[in-house]
Amino acid sequence: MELDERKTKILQAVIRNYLETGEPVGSRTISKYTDLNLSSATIRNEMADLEEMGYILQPHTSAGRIPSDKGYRFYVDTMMEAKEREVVEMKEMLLERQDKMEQVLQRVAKVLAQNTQYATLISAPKMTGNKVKFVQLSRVDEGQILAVIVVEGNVIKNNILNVREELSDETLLKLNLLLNTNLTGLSISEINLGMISAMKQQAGIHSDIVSEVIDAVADAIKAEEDLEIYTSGTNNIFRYPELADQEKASELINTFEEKVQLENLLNNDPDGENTGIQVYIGNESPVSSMRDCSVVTATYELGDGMRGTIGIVGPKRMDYDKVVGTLKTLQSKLDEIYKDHG
Amino acid sequence: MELDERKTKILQAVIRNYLETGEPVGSRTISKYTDLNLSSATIRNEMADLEEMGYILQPHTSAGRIPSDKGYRFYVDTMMEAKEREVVEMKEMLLERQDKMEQVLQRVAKVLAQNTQYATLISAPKMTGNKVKFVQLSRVDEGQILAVIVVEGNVIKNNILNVREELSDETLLKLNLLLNTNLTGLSISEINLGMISAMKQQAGIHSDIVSEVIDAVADAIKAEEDLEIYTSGTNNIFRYPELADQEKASELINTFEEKVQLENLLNNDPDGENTGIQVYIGNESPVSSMRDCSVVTATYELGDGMRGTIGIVGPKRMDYDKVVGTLKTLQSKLDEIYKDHG
DNA sequence: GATTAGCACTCCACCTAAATGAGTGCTAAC
DNA sequence: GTTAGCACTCATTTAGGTGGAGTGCTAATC
Repeated sequence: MELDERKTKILQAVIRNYLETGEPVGSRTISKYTDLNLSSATIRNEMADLEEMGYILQPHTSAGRIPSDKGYRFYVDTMMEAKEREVVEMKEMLLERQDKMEQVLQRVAKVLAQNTQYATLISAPKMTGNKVKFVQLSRVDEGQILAVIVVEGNVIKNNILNVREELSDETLLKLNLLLNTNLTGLSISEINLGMISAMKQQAGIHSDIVSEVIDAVADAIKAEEDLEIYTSGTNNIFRYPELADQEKASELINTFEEKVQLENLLNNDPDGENTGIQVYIGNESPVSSMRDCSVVTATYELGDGMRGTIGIVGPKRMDYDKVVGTLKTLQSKLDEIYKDHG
Repeated sequence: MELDERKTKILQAVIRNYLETGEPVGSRTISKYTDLNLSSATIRNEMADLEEMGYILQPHTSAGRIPSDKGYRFYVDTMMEAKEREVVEMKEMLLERQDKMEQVLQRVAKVLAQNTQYATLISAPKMTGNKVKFVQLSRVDEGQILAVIVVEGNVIKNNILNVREELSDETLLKLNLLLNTNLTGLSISEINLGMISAMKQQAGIHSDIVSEVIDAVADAIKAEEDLEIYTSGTNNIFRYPELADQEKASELINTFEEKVQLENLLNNDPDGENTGIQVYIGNESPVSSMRDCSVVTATYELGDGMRGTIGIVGPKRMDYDKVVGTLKTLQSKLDEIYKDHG
């Protein structure tokens, strides 16, 4: 069967209406509220076809139709194209300059949640590709060395190292030199075991303590930025009856709290394609607790290599247009902000 | 009317039973499951008295009784005294050494939530009373200075300062000396405007840039550690039907996510008294969304002056004994851990 | 006087039946 | 191809009915 123009229009009307009301939509409604000038009976015939083709379905006999995942997918893929949306006024909030990445991200998540009325999540940009800019060891106390590592993009890592033996000022100076010469300019992924053992060898004489320190520094650099995902607006799920029942809500909220599963969502981008915006409908999402949700994710980029992902989780009948629009705006805003004071 | 021993026993029985079942408890149940050997009729009379006195109440005529807030309060105050509880096995998890405060706290919250099946929150220890141990400025890039401040307890703060003019190595060295001499050993609260202007005066010649840097460092030190509250197990509220209905759940989850209100809970301790453990029943809590909950908080201390608060939020019929016991254990564990490698 | 058995009463929780109504599929007419 | 009409379906709502848990009161008993 062919999905002709009239069918398309009817499908569109069904989905639009369902997005608004969340209720199954019947033939009469469509007949009245479209400019097709068709009777409900005709619509019924068409709807029967659409159902057969898998775009819509009936929750039960004698109920109206609701879009199937396939229907949503069609809607998202074709009907939503290239509609540039109004620029959302989140600039001021974001532009209040904040130095800590963590706070910026948390705020973005929050603003986004308030703006869209959906649950949001955002992952901190991965710095794997980024280069070490500066390394420094300082003695802060007896037996305690502070290691500070600054990476491009001004991401700072610290670590307090406990050393058994005391290090002389001289040794410390040498170590600093050694670390900087060897590490500066390298991307974190380039710092591997071979490098480290080479450095240990160079350190030579001071062997023990030094290698201990180097190990610790290497650890600090490599230490996985454990699941830096920020979420907000989780309680928005209660706005949508289809997600708000106890079991689903509990599961979802747990997912958002645990964050582990969210990683799959955010690191799933087949990079670049489609301006980095992805839509997962229902079971398309890799997270099982979101089987009744839709998820829209967008990749953002700060300078080179620093990329993270923003996600919006809502009911399947989410306002795809608005969400995609908002995410696009946000992408460019983030870009601007970090270009201004990277 | 007097709250004699028999009434006390009956009240206790009513509360115990209700804690277990969550259902109103009737006279017959009490008559059967206590060693009082009284008929249900007698119990009924006593219960009528207890109701008149305000310790219990009926959800509706011809339902059993449930404890009132006053009843819970009585229970918590008197019946729960000095019961030392089994030591909970969270040691191993906690003892997996983690350097970042943030991670330790998040993990404590999580373990606690899993252990108790309630929602938990924990505030990072305030370091206001703590002394500056080490300050260092380093140049990481042109026009960018990294300021690292280490405070007692090895809490580290960094800040990247953007300076307009270039600082010479020499100036930087001098500044470091100046900052360290002036700031080391001072508690953060002692660093005030007067101090800062005095330092600026000392810096003298380099005036402009230097004072800019000093201001930034002062800012970094003072910068409020915005609401460092970690939460876990919020979805546990779905375990308790009396909290799980949509409106309440949504409100609660929002409170946990927003965190602002939680501060009132955690900073409410009339210090020291009662080993730092506080119980808020229903409306006793300063957070309105918790009117149907009970909250137990415990203050913990790491070394001197560093104190934070742990809280557990559950239904009014929470297992007060267990919660208080667990919190006590945790208090001492945290103490141990930070004594070992503070 | 305290305790208890008994009984009438209350009211929630649960069930069932009927009414409602939105929506469908089919058929016959246009 | 389109439409009006009608019988049919089925979730939802409403109303009535029943059972049971629990109470309060009273009168009998210890």
